[in-house]
Amino acid sequence: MENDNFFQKVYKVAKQIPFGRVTSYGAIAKYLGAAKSARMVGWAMNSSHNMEEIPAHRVVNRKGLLTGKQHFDGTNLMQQLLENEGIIVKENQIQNFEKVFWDPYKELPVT
DNA sequence: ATTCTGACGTGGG
DNA sequence: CCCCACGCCAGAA
Repeated sequence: MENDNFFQKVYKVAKQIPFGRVTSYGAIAKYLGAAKSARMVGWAMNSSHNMEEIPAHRVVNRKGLLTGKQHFDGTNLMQQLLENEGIIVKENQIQNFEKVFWDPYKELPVT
């Protein structure tokens, strides 16, 4: 498992995001022990479009803002997917972000 | 090799 | 909360 690339680890965590919950790039990065490399998490998501089915729409920045929605097929596809899970999104901003936020560092076992 | 950019985060004001 | 500067690291030109 330690042999997995950073990207693979990101995908692994992303897949474990519960339905109707979201997390941030930094949270994943911190869980992977690379809190300072939150940008790489986003970069991994960028590659994920061609990889396995990653719920990238459940990953937003620390403010709960859908910063990466523009990277989806449609301009509002990301919001559509989130709302489909019961998450309220307004102006690219997740409402009740604190409630739907899912912290892997807190929920997943530390490896 | 060098420079810039980017789905980010933190700290200071 | 906003704005600004810096750090971080992988990839593209």
